[in-house]
Amino acid sequence: MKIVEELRYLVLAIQREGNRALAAELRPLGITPSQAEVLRVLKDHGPMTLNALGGLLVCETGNSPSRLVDRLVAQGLVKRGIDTVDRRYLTLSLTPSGRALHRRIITAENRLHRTIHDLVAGQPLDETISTLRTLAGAFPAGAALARRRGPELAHLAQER
Amino acid sequence: MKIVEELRYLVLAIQREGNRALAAELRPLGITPSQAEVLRVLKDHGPMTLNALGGLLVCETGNSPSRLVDRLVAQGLVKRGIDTVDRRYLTLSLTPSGRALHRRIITAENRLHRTIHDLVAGQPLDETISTLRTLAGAFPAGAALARRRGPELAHLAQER
DNA sequence: GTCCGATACATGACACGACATATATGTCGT
DNA sequence: ACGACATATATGTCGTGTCATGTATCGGAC
Repeated sequence: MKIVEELRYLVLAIQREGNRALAAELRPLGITPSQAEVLRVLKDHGPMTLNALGGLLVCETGNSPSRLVDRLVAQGLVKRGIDTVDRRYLTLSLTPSGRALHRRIITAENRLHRTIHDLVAGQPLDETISTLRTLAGAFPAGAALARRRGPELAHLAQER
Repeated sequence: MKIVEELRYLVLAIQREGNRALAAELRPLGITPSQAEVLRVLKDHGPMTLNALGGLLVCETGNSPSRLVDRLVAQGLVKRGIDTVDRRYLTLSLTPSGRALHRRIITAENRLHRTIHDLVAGQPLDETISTLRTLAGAFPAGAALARRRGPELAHLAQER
C-alpha cells in the first residue's frame, strides 16, 4: 500500500515540474500549457464545439473550457462562431495566427520531449506506459487520451 | 519521441484524476489535498519554518507556501509562531485539532490508495516506480520527495 | 554604529481547475 | 401553441500555483 502513495507523489512531482518546464518553453510564445493543448486538439481534430473540445482535453476535465477558450479568442488564435442550425453550439476553429503558432508549439514541446527522453534513457519505459495507461483508463481524463489516440474514435468525438 | 509525449499526457491525466478523487475524500474533512500535504509534513517532520516546509512539499514548488499555511492557521489546524532568536523565521506546528485531523486524513488517503492499488493490480509497478523516480529525481520537487523518504524509510522498506 | 547585501516571509497579479449555478436555446409531449 | 425538460454554454466563487515584487530582519564590512 505504501508504494501506491509514493506513486501518487511521484506523479504529482513529475506533473508539476513537467508543467513548469513546458510553461517556460511556451512563455516566449505568449501562451500557457493548457492553451497549447487546446490549439493542438483544434489542429489535430478539426473544428468542433466547446463540449467536444472538453471531451478531448486532458486538462480541464468535467466542465466546459469556456474561459480557457475565451483567452485564446481574445488573442486572436481561435475563432468562435455560432452554429447556424442549433444556436446553442459554438464552432471553434483555429485562425491563421493560431495555425502559425501551432507550429512553434510543436517545436517547443519537442524540446521538452527530448529532455524527458534523455532523462528516462535506460528505464523500463514500456512497462511504465502500460501501468499508467491502465491507471488512466479508469478515469474520464484517460478516456480523453484514448479518444485522441484512435483516429476512428476521434471522428466519433468530433461529431459532438 | 512519441511515447514520451504520451507519458506526459498520462501523468497529467492521472494527476488530475487522482487529485479530484483525493479532494472528494477530503471534502468532508474541510480541507484540500494541498492542505493535507502540509499537515502530513508537519506531523511527520516536526515543527519547522516556512522555508523548510516549502522544501518538503511536492505541491507549491519554488516559493514559500505563505497563503497555503494562512488558511490552515485560520482553520486553527496550524500554529504560526515567530522564532525568538531570529525574528525572520516562523515556527509552524500542528495544533491539537491539527493532530486530530491528521488521523482522519490518513484514513481518507488510505481509501484512495486502496482504490489505486486495485486498479494497477497485475501491472509492473516496480518498473514504473523506478522510471518515475529517475524522472522526478532530476527536479527539485523530486528532491523534496527523496528528502521525505529519509525519515520514513523504515516504513517504505517494509512495505516493499 | 552604519550601510549593504542576504535571507525569510508577504503580497499583488494572473491563469488555472473544480464546483455550483445561471442563462439561452433546443426538443418533446400534450 | 404551450410548458416541462434537456442540452450547450456562461458565470460566480474559491483555492491553488507561478512569477514578480515588496517588506522586515539579520549579519558582516567598514
